[in-house]
Amino acid sequence: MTEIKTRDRILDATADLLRRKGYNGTGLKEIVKASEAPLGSIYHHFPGGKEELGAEAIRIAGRTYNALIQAFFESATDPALTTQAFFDGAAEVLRVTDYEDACPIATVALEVASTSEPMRAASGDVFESWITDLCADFEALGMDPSKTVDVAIELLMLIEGAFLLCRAWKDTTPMEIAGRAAVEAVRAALDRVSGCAGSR
Amino acid sequence: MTEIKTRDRILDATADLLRRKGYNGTGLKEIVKASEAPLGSIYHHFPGGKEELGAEAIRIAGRTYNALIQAFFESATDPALTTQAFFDGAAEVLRVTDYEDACPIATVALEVASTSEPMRAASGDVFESWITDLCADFEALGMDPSKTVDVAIELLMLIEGAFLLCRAWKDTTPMEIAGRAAVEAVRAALDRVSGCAGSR
DNA sequence: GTCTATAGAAGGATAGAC
DNA sequence: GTCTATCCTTCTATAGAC
Repeated sequence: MTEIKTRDRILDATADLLRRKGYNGTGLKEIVKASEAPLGSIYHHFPGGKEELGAEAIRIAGRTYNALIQAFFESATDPALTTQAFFDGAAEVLRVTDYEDACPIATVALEVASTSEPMRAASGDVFESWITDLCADFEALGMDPSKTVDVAIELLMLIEGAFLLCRAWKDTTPMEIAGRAAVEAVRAALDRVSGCAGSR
Repeated sequence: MTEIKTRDRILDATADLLRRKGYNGTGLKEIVKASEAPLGSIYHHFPGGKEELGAEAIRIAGRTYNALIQAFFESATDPALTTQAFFDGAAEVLRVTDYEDACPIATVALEVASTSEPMRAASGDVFESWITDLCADFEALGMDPSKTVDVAIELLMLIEGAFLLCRAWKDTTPMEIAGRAAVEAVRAALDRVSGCAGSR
């Protein structure tokens, strides 16, 4: 009973710290302090140590952010307008949080890509789950199923690249450029008639 | 005389380690070992310690990668073809290096964005220098000067987002999608007549 | 299952001989 | 300017009391 709560507190605190300080920048002591749990509990609930805890925290963070994405796209009516709103929202969050609150797993994903196979796999799974759900949304909105994957991936690459540049520059201009490009990509994929809107 | 060589060895080793293991994942002891320099020399040449060394190493790595970008675009004739070749090259390097060799500063940039102002500034300067030089190339290739910045930034966001997904998935599909999108963006900006190639 | 104490290694940084 | 020895902190991980 209390077990589940302690475990969840540890996971939540870890997910939050990983987003803000990355994997190598987050110590177990810090996690222990933030979650108000004893150090021993971490190794009780996550026998694999920091790596196992980190991998699971990434998946938690991934589900949380997926819920945000779905809040925009799941019940959307106008895909282009929704895409614009999503990128506008991301820019607003960056400004409000002084460019701290961006993608919850991007920093960690890059850190562990070549150093921890379980964590790389976890980050890969999270990105894949975002794409899968986005594809379902796009298809429900009338997009040709053969085009959804490419559009969803392009959208994700644009926002991740924008997060990186916006944070490095402390400026949301890249997010605005990314938003316009994403809207164009969504519009182009929705046009039933290829005609002159195509790729020339 | 020997001073310059030691300093450069330290910087080169640091740039290499930062690219592969990130900022928090790279220790000074490791840098000392890789550069075959005594620990004291680091603090002699970089009184600001790890932060000052890291900032300077980022700028070095940025110049090196800029040279690679310019090798493609500086003397290009067909911008779209060159863009395609650049993204194809990035994909090839990822495959050959088992997805280890991507952007030399992206991991560090995300790690330090909210934790070290000097290093954030260094990463921002590097990205800016890439954009500036790319804009000059695009303009020389006949692109409308009012469009170069947006296209260059979109191109950079696409490749950075692609690096992230490719590494997390160990798959170059995202880079191929990014390449197609980048080529489209370059082509669209080069079309003198707006006509039907425009934004619908 | 909770929690404390501590081991053992690695982290950044400094002092001072040469 | 080069290099070594060392300090203090923080890291992950483990042992074992409760």
